[in-house]
Amino acid sequence: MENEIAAKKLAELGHITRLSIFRYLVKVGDQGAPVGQIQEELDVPGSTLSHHISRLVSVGLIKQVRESRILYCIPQFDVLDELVEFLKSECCTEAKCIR
Amino acid sequence: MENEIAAKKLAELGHITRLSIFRYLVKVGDQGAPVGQIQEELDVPGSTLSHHISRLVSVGLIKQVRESRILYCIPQFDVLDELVEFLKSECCTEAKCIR
DNA sequence: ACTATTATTTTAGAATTATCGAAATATGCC
DNA sequence: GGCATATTTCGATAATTCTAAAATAATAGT
Repeated sequence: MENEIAAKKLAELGHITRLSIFRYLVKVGDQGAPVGQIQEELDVPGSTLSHHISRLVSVGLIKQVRESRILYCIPQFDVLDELVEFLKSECCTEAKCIR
Repeated sequence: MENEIAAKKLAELGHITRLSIFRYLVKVGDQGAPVGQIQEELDVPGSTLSHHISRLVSVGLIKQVRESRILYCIPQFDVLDELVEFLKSECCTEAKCIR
Protein backbone atom coordinates (compact mmCIF):
# COMPACT_ATOMS: atom_id res chain seq x y z
CA MET A 1 0.00 0.00 0.00
CA GLU A 2 2.86 2.30 0.83
CA ASN A 3 4.45 1.04 -2.35
CA GLU A 4 1.54 2.29 -4.35
CA ILE A 5 1.76 5.83 -3.02
CA ALA A 6 5.49 5.99 -3.63
CA ALA A 7 5.05 4.70 -7.17
CA LYS A 8 2.53 7.44 -7.83
CA LYS A 9 4.92 10.14 -6.66
CA LEU A 10 7.76 8.70 -8.72
CA ALA A 11 5.53 8.48 -11.77
CA GLU A 12 4.67 12.15 -11.44
CA LEU A 13 8.35 13.02 -11.30
CA GLY A 14 8.93 10.69 -14.21
CA HIS A 15 7.77 13.07 -16.89
CA ILE A 16 10.10 15.54 -18.46
CA THR A 17 7.83 18.55 -18.06
CA ARG A 18 6.84 17.74 -14.51
CA LEU A 19 10.41 17.00 -13.52
CA SER A 20 11.43 20.32 -15.01
CA ILE A 21 8.71 22.08 -13.05
CA PHE A 22 9.75 20.41 -9.84
CA ARG A 23 13.44 20.97 -10.34
CA TYR A 24 12.82 24.61 -11.06
CA LEU A 25 10.92 24.91 -7.81
CA VAL A 26 13.70 23.11 -5.97
CA LYS A 27 16.07 25.64 -7.45
CA VAL A 28 13.89 28.52 -6.37
CA GLY A 29 13.48 27.15 -2.86
CA ASP A 30 10.91 27.55 -0.14
CA GLN A 31 9.50 30.82 -1.40
CA GLY A 32 8.17 29.01 -4.46
CA ALA A 33 7.23 30.52 -7.80
CA PRO A 34 4.03 31.72 -9.49
CA VAL A 35 2.52 29.54 -12.19
CA GLY A 36 3.17 32.33 -14.66
CA GLN A 37 6.84 32.40 -13.81
CA ILE A 38 7.13 28.65 -14.31
CA GLN A 39 5.41 29.08 -17.63
CA GLU A 40 7.94 31.67 -18.73
CA GLU A 41 10.78 29.47 -17.59
CA LEU A 42 9.60 26.32 -19.33
CA ASP A 43 7.71 27.72 -22.27
CA VAL A 44 4.69 25.41 -22.30
CA PRO A 45 1.04 26.27 -22.98
CA GLY A 46 -0.88 27.27 -19.88
CA SER A 47 -3.33 24.45 -20.09
CA THR A 48 -0.60 21.86 -20.35
CA LEU A 49 1.32 23.42 -17.49
CA SER A 50 -1.74 23.59 -15.30
CA HIS A 51 -2.42 19.93 -15.91
CA HIS A 52 1.07 18.89 -14.89
CA ILE A 53 1.17 21.15 -11.85
CA SER A 54 -2.09 19.76 -10.58
CA ARG A 55 -0.69 16.26 -10.84
CA LEU A 56 2.31 17.24 -8.79
CA VAL A 57 -0.02 18.84 -6.27
CA SER A 58 -2.17 15.72 -6.18
CA VAL A 59 0.70 13.65 -4.80
CA GLY A 60 1.86 16.35 -2.40
CA LEU A 61 5.15 17.20 -4.04
CA ILE A 62 3.96 20.78 -4.52
CA LYS A 63 1.66 22.99 -2.52
CA GLN A 64 -0.08 26.05 -3.81
CA VAL A 65 -0.74 29.28 -1.99
CA ARG A 66 -2.77 32.07 -3.51
CA GLU A 67 -1.78 35.69 -3.07
CA SER A 68 -4.50 37.71 -4.69
CA ARG A 69 -4.32 36.90 -8.41
CA ILE A 70 -1.02 35.09 -8.21
CA LEU A 71 -0.79 31.42 -7.33
CA TYR A 72 2.49 30.36 -5.82
CA CYS A 73 3.78 26.82 -6.21
CA ILE A 74 5.94 25.66 -3.34
CA PRO A 75 8.05 22.49 -3.41
CA GLN A 76 7.50 20.16 -0.49
CA PHE A 77 10.99 19.12 0.43
CA ASP A 78 9.83 16.86 3.22
CA VAL A 79 7.71 14.82 0.81
CA LEU A 80 10.68 14.44 -1.50
CA ASP A 81 12.91 13.39 1.39
CA GLU A 82 10.39 10.82 2.52
CA LEU A 83 10.19 9.41 -0.98
CA VAL A 84 13.94 9.16 -1.35
CA GLU A 85 14.16 7.55 2.06
CA PHE A 86 11.56 5.00 1.06
CA LEU A 87 13.56 3.86 -1.94
CA LYS A 88 16.40 2.75 0.26
CA SER A 89 14.50 1.58 3.27
CA GLU A 90 14.91 -2.12 4.00
CA CYS A 91 18.11 -2.00 1.98
CA CYS A 92 19.85 -5.35 2.21
CA THR A 93 17.72 -6.56 5.09
CA GLU A 94 17.82 -9.97 3.49
CA ALA A 95 21.54 -10.05 3.00
CA LYS A 96 24.78 -9.59 4.83
CA CYS A 97 26.08 -6.67 2.79
CA ILE A 98 26.91 -3.37 4.37
CA ARG A 99 25.51 -0.30 2.73
CA MET B 1 22.68 13.83 -15.70
CA GLU B 2 20.17 15.33 -18.02
CA ASN B 3 16.61 16.01 -17.12
CA GLU B 4 15.34 13.66 -19.74
CA ILE B 5 17.40 10.71 -18.59
CA ALA B 6 16.45 11.29 -14.98
CA ALA B 7 12.79 11.52 -15.92
CA LYS B 8 13.05 8.21 -17.69
CA LYS B 9 14.54 6.52 -14.65
CA LEU B 10 11.92 8.01 -12.38
CA ALA B 11 9.17 6.93 -14.73
CA GLU B 12 10.44 3.38 -14.63
CA LEU B 13 10.37 3.44 -10.85
CA GLY B 14 6.95 5.04 -11.01
CA HIS B 15 5.06 1.85 -11.69
CA ILE B 16 3.85 -0.33 -8.89
CA THR B 17 5.18 -3.58 -10.32
CA ARG B 18 8.54 -2.16 -11.27
CA LEU B 19 8.92 -0.37 -7.96
CA SER B 20 8.15 -3.66 -6.21
CA ILE B 21 10.76 -5.43 -8.31
CA PHE B 22 13.35 -2.80 -7.56
CA ARG B 23 12.59 -2.60 -3.87
CA TYR B 24 12.81 -6.34 -3.60
CA LEU B 25 16.24 -6.24 -5.20
CA VAL B 26 17.29 -3.44 -2.88
CA LYS B 27 16.20 -5.64 -0.03
CA VAL B 28 18.15 -8.58 -1.36
CA GLY B 29 21.27 -6.50 -1.92
CA ASP B 30 24.29 -6.81 -4.17
CA GLN B 31 23.98 -10.49 -4.79
CA GLY B 32 20.75 -9.88 -6.68
CA ALA B 33 17.97 -12.36 -7.35
CA PRO B 34 17.00 -14.64 -10.23
CA VAL B 35 14.04 -13.63 -12.37
CA GLY B 36 12.24 -16.73 -11.16
CA GLN B 37 12.67 -15.74 -7.55
CA ILE B 38 11.28 -12.29 -8.23
CA GLN B 39 8.35 -13.92 -9.95
CA GLU B 40 7.64 -16.06 -6.91
CA GLU B 41 7.91 -13.04 -4.65
CA LEU B 42 5.62 -10.80 -6.68
CA ASP B 43 3.31 -13.29 -8.33
CA VAL B 44 3.07 -11.80 -11.81
CA PRO B 45 3.02 -13.60 -15.16
CA GLY B 46 6.45 -14.20 -16.61
CA SER B 47 5.92 -12.17 -19.74
CA THR B 48 4.73 -9.21 -17.74
CA LEU B 49 7.62 -9.51 -15.33
CA SER B 50 10.15 -9.82 -18.11
CA HIS B 51 8.77 -6.72 -19.75
CA HIS B 52 9.11 -4.66 -16.60
CA ILE B 53 12.56 -5.99 -15.78
CA SER B 54 13.81 -5.12 -19.24
CA ARG B 55 12.58 -1.57 -18.75
CA LEU B 56 14.47 -1.28 -15.50
CA VAL B 57 17.53 -2.68 -17.23
CA SER B 58 17.12 -0.22 -20.10
CA VAL B 59 17.64 2.74 -17.77
CA GLY B 60 20.44 1.07 -15.86
CA LEU B 61 18.71 0.63 -12.53
CA ILE B 62 19.22 -3.13 -12.79
CA LYS B 63 21.93 -5.23 -14.37
CA GLN B 64 21.59 -8.83 -15.35
CA VAL B 65 24.17 -11.56 -15.07
CA ARG B 66 23.58 -15.03 -16.42
CA GLU B 67 24.72 -18.09 -14.56
CA SER B 68 23.87 -21.01 -16.79
CA ARG B 69 20.07 -21.08 -16.95
CA ILE B 70 19.55 -18.61 -14.19
CA LEU B 71 19.55 -14.90 -14.85
CA TYR B 72 20.38 -12.78 -11.86
CA CYS B 73 19.02 -9.27 -11.52
CA ILE B 74 21.27 -6.95 -9.59
CA PRO B 75 20.23 -3.52 -8.36
CA GLN B 76 22.59 -0.71 -9.33
CA PHE B 77 22.84 1.30 -6.18
CA ASP B 78 25.14 3.85 -7.73
CA VAL B 79 22.58 4.67 -10.41
CA LEU B 80 19.92 5.13 -7.76
CA ASP B 81 22.23 7.35 -5.71
CA GLU B 82 23.00 9.48 -8.73
CA LEU B 83 19.32 9.87 -9.46
CA VAL B 84 18.49 10.89 -5.92
CA GLU B 85 21.38 13.30 -5.94
CA PHE B 86 20.11 14.85 -9.14
CA LEU B 87 16.71 15.62 -7.65
CA LYS B 88 18.29 17.88 -5.07
CA SER B 89 21.12 19.30 -7.07
CA GLU B 90 20.92 23.03 -7.61
CA CYS B 91 18.65 23.18 -4.61
CA CYS B 92 17.93 26.78 -3.76
CA THR B 93 20.64 28.13 -6.03
CA GLU B 94 18.30 30.95 -6.87
CA ALA B 95 17.44 31.82 -3.32
CA LYS B 96 19.00 32.61 -0.03
CA CYS B 97 17.59 29.70 1.91
CA ILE B 98 19.84 27.12 3.52
CA ARG B 99 19.02 23.50 2.91
C1' DA C 1 17.90 -36.17 -29.67
C1' DC C 2 14.26 -35.41 -26.33
C1' DT C 3 12.42 -33.19 -22.40
C1' DA C 4 12.13 -29.94 -18.68
C1' DT C 5 13.34 -25.49 -16.92
C1' DT C 6 14.10 -20.64 -17.22
C1' DA C 7 13.42 -16.50 -19.37
C1' DT C 8 12.47 -13.41 -23.51
C1' DT C 9 10.05 -11.71 -27.58
C1' DT C 10 6.11 -10.95 -30.19
C1' DT C 11 1.70 -9.47 -30.61
C1' DA C 12 -2.67 -7.18 -30.00
C1' DG C 13 -6.36 -5.19 -27.53
C1' DA C 14 -7.39 -2.35 -23.48
C1' DA C 15 -6.30 1.37 -20.61
C1' DT C 16 -4.04 5.39 -19.45
C1' DT C 17 -1.72 9.65 -20.34
C1' DA C 18 -0.24 13.83 -23.13
C1' DT C 19 -1.16 17.89 -25.65
C1' DC C 20 -3.17 22.24 -26.49
C1' DG C 21 -6.85 25.50 -28.22
C1' DA C 22 -10.92 27.43 -26.70
C1' DA C 23 -13.97 28.55 -23.22
C1' DA C 24 -14.63 29.37 -18.47
C1' DT C 25 -13.49 30.93 -13.88
C1' DA C 26 -11.31 33.80 -10.27
C1' DT C 27 -9.36 38.02 -8.58
C1' DG C 28 -8.32 42.86 -8.34
C1' DC C 29 -8.51 47.53 -10.12
C1' DC C 30 -10.84 51.66 -12.05
C1' DG D 1 -20.22 47.06 -13.91
C1' DG D 2 -16.38 46.63 -17.21
C1' DC D 3 -11.70 45.38 -18.06
C1' DA D 4 -7.19 43.15 -17.43
C1' DT D 5 -4.50 39.44 -15.55
C1' DA D 6 -3.83 34.70 -13.88
C1' DT D 7 -5.03 30.13 -14.03
C1' DT D 8 -8.20 26.15 -14.73
C1' DT D 9 -11.51 23.23 -17.04
C1' DC D 10 -13.26 21.14 -21.10
C1' DG D 11 -12.94 18.37 -25.04
C1' DA D 12 -11.02 16.06 -28.71
C1' DT D 13 -7.11 13.75 -30.72
C1' DA D 14 -2.71 11.58 -30.54
C1' DA D 15 0.60 8.84 -28.35
C1' DT D 16 2.25 5.72 -25.04
C1' DT D 17 2.03 2.03 -21.82
C1' DC D 18 0.06 -2.24 -19.68
C1' DT D 19 -1.09 -6.89 -19.65
C1' DA D 20 -0.73 -11.57 -20.73
C1' DA D 21 -1.24 -15.42 -24.06
C1' DA D 22 1.45 -17.65 -27.45
C1' DA D 23 5.64 -18.48 -29.66
C1' DT D 24 10.63 -18.61 -29.30
C1' DA D 25 15.29 -19.16 -27.32
C1' DA D 26 18.90 -20.89 -24.37
C1' DT D 27 20.65 -24.26 -21.20
C1' DA D 28 21.10 -28.66 -18.85
C1' DG D 29 20.00 -33.33 -17.62
C1' DT D 30 18.79 -38.11 -19.37
